[in-house]
Amino acid sequence: MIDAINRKIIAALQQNARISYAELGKRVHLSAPAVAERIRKLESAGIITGYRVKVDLDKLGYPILAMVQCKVYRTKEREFKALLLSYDEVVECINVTGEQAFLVKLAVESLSQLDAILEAFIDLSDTNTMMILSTPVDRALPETFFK
Amino acid sequence: MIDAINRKIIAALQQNARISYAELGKRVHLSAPAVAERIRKLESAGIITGYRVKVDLDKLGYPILAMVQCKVYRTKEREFKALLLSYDEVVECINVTGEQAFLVKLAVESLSQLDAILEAFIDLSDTNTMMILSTPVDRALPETFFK
DNA sequence: CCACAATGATCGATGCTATCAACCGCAAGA
DNA sequence: TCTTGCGGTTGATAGCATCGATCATTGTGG
Repeated sequence: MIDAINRKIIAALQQNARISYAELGKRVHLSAPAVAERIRKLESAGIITGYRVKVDLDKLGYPILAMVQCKVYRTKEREFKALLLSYDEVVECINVTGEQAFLVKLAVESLSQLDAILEAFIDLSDTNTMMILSTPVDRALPETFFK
Repeated sequence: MIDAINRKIIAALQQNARISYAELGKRVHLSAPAVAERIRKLESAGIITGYRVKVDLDKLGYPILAMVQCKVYRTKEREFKALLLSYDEVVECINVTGEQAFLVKLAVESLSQLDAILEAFIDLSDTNTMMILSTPVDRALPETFFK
């Protein structure tokens, strides 16, 4: 299923997910229907899970990105998860090993907005806030996949 | 530029970036060329920065995701950045405030592969490795943007 | 060894889609 | 008021997606 051609297809879609099947076909030396069928199978196998637009958060009015490490108090875990979901500014949240820890990425308009959110978190967890300065690498897949 | 219609367009592209202009037009009550023109402008303004396919890393042979917090030794910063870029398994890297710190997300095939990478990092930084158990939230944009 | 699915490709027809040009209406400014 | 520019519509056209028919290849059972 994951042969060299599908790797190339995924690589091309990684670079531009709105590319046409015809164009993809040219790149992998296959007809458009053949590519469409391969992609349909990748989707229904759950390998391709969607297509997303990438946007500039800064230009959309969210100049501040923060990563908050939350060590949730043992008894407050359920409550914490509910709180997380209630905040629209939570852009990403990953659950990691070690002391009920979550890494929460927040996109906010201002530091005061960040502060307000952290206030709410601090009742349920020990927080450690890091401001995100830059994102030197942002891939969806390891490069080895394409080799 | 960022009016209610463009918010809807971005929201729709967020859900499925391969949707047609005609379909987008139906949703925002505009003709296909009008939508195409709006998107063209969003792209050239750098607000829309691309379209990406989303994939299941597990199904592609990378069952292990780790987040490594690296406190880079003051004199080794340049060297560390070079090392990062040399590793294909680095899927994301964010530079955060506090003691030359980086958060590095790694996608690997096995724990031994992870170990090998950490070996290399440890010469240049204090590392704190967290295994990623789940990703309860993974949005590209705060929900407030759509309200 | 030969039939015979099953798979995965191509090709051709058809309806949709993107794209371009021409045109229109409205709002801001001279 | 005139005019200029912006953002929209419409219609034509070329290209694309999609479907069915067909064909080659491969692996399997008689």
